[in-house]
Amino acid sequence: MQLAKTYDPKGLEDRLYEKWEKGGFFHAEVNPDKKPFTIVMPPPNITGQLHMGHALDNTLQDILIRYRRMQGYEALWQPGTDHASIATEVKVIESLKEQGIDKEDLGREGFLEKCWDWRKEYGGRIVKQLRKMGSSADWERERFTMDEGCNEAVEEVFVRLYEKGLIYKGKRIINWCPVCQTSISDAEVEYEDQAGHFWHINYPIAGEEGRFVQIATTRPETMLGDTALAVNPDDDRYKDLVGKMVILPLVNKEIPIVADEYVDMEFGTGVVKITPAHDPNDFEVGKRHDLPVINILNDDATINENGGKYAGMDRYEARELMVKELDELGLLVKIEDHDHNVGTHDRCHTTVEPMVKPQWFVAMQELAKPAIDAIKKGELKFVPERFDKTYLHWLENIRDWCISRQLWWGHRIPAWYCDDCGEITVTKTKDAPKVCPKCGSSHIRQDEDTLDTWFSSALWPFSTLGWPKETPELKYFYPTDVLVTGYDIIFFWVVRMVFSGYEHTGKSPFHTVLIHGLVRDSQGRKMSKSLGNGIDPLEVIDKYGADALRLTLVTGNAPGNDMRFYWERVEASRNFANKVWNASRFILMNLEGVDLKQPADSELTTADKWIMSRLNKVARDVTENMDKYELGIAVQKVYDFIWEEFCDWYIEIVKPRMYNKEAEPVSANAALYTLRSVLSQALKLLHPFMPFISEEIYCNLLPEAETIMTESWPVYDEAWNFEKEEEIVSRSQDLVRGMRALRTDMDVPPSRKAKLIITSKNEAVRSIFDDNKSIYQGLAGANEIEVSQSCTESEKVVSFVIPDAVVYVPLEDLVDMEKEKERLTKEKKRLEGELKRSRSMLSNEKFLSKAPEEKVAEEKEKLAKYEQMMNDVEARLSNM
RNA sequence: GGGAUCUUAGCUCAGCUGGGAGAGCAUCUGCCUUACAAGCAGAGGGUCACAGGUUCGAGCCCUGUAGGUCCCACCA
Repeated sequence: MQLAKTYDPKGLEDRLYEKWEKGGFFHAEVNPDKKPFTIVMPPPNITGQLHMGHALDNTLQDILIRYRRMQGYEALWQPGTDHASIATEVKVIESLKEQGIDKEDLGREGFLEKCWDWRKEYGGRIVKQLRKMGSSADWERERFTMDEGCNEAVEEVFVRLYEKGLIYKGKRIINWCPVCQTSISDAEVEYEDQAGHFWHINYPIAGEEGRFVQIATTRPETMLGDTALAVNPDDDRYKDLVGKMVILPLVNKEIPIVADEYVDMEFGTGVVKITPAHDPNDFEVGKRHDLPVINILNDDATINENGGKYAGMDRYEARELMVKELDELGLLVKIEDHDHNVGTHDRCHTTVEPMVKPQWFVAMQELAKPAIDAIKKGELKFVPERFDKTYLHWLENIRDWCISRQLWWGHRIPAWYCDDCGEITVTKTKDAPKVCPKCGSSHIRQDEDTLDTWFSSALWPFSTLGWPKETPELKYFYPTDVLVTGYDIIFFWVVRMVFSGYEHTGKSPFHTVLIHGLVRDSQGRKMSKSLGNGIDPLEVIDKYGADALRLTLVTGNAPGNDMRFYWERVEASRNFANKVWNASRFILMNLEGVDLKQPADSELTTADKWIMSRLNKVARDVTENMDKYELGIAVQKVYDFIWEEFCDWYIEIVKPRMYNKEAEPVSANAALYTLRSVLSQALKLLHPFMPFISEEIYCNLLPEAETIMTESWPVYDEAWNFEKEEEIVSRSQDLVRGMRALRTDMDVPPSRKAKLIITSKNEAVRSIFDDNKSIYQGLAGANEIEVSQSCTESEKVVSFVIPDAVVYVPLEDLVDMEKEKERLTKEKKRLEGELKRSRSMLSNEKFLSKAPEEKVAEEKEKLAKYEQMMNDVEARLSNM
């Protein structure tokens, strides 16, 4: 098998993905012999294109799923897409506009047909893109929030909640988007600080010529809907005004002055104009004082017929004109600059207008309770934990959820009205009434509105598994295990899934929510279309491969934290892929034509046992971190093991055995076997993170393997710990590093071999160096090694000190005693620092008495080691 | 107004339950050594924002200060 010199993911990734998908390796089935592990994929919008947020989110999920699958779980990653009512409707309207068609021209049925066409054409785009990431989702189970099953679940939930009185229709103040022309929920309102003005306006007091009350407002046009002024009941300035009437300027209508606690005496003038139809607070005040509610706005935020001569004008146009007229009337006192928080629609950033309209709501008070208890009882856990607070705070202050939308694309509200008697019938569409069940009239019509997109997403963890039917899948895979999402989605989705889960299934839909942050650009800015600073994951995949992208997204990333994306990091990931590739190429080349046999225990060398021992511990560490969702730490362990321990040390140590196959076949076989087995195990640890390259190499390495995907995850085994071998290699590494440093300091070229005189007073250490020359001889560039108790030579010799030993290197012409002295003095200084630290700790009575025993013992060992080294250095210096 | 979070090497960030400061990139030096120059070897670089406190011991825990970021909230 010939492998290219550099790793090229192109072609290979698509080929492997196809193999996996065709092989059914992503598919999960109800399997009583296995434990299930389930993740539901946050359904991407059918309007969506893969961005870095998706890339991160799906990489994390895929890592967890692949990990559990290898551990032997029946791992289901349940995918699907979201109909995204408002986003899709806007897109379709836009595309129709280009053809000169208006939504209304088509009518409801015609328009919905266009939406389905659109979904057919573009809905699969994002799903294809997710495949490019290597996502091992069970596409055979792909769902859509508006497929038959999800529709059924939505209607079931709606009817149930209605019958329990938890869904109701009410005329209340809601957030209205004048551009999208629909109501939106509180969660969809995004507050922005905007520079605005504070207009101070005099309202004349009725019947008291020349006497005014001054109010201050940020939205003067809403005057048209004023039905009162309000002051604080304790405000002495205005006590006598309460109960009097003022004349509403421009409208010339009398409205009362009321007293209400809501008014803050300190703020503005202490007098507030009350516009119940267009301000949530005013709405409440209005209710308390029984004030009329006058809506002055049309749905597109132009002034309606209640605005008299301003009718038909845009809200801002009207504002300008009214201010001008107030000024002319001498009623405009002053205009102040004033920054205030303006609610905007998160989708189009239009300023929302609070309006009073009949809408459908979910009563949240009761539903929120179990979702709150979930955290307190430990049935639901956020990773990292700090998001508990975010979640709880939202739930504890929750208000009723406005779920009706004045859109066509979505789940139509299953409510029917009788035009004759006004009866409302709420039932599933399949049971839609033909006549009014109350009066028998046939003049009935279905509610025109659809449901908030998040209403169906809230049911996603169980609707996708068949609910409300008691399917085997639902029984087996539900509740799911982990939900992976960004912190920006907690309110929209996580909260709603949890309370829906408890309400309809009696259980939390998952036990853990793994929260990740945002992927930002290299300057820390949010990636956005308008800034044009987004990096397309597909471009990254095209240039560097999906594995490199995945590795970049998971390294150095802690749960819940934002990360910056820049190309240098992808390059580093790509370099690692290349490293793995080349190490594997080396091993595969050496395996060529070799009949590999499992070596007997006695045939394994110290180095072989060392690397296996290390692998064993790394497997343990990686697993521990995976279980804690510390994926960034887990991958770092794999990375370090493969690059440093396996490539830089083990392969280098065994190279001579590779080059000497004929003369030492047994040793070569053991080395090759170890290389192949350690690499294949390491590839398993790597697989969740870098599925493609690990698969490609694994299958080349072990031709009988069908795929690495279903191979078993490495398990820590006490029997594979070789402490003695670890010590030997560790001492050898000290020696090699010391020698390398000496070569650099003394300008000894690698080509020049040297004699090493390793001296130690410690017999055990001497025998370690004596018995294991093959481990370090080549790497130290030694042609001769002598191990003894001491070295008498002090001229023409340089030396370095390692724990328990001094190594002398006779270098004749290259010896520069001044340089040598300098080196040793530097080493002495370093040791002095260590000794000082260690001695001060050990001379501290309190440390000795209060610190745990093993810490004290550890420190004593260190001290002994440093004292030994110090003695050696000093002896060497005084000998010179 | 409430809450969360951050401040660690030139840059971007790790550092999990307190026990000798790490990585990647960048920098400097030497190497095209038969897996890899997308590489190898070596090196430099940090009073862990600041001030207190708890502790035998603090980057980590507590309090305060300064600066940054984010979320929530009905100041018209």
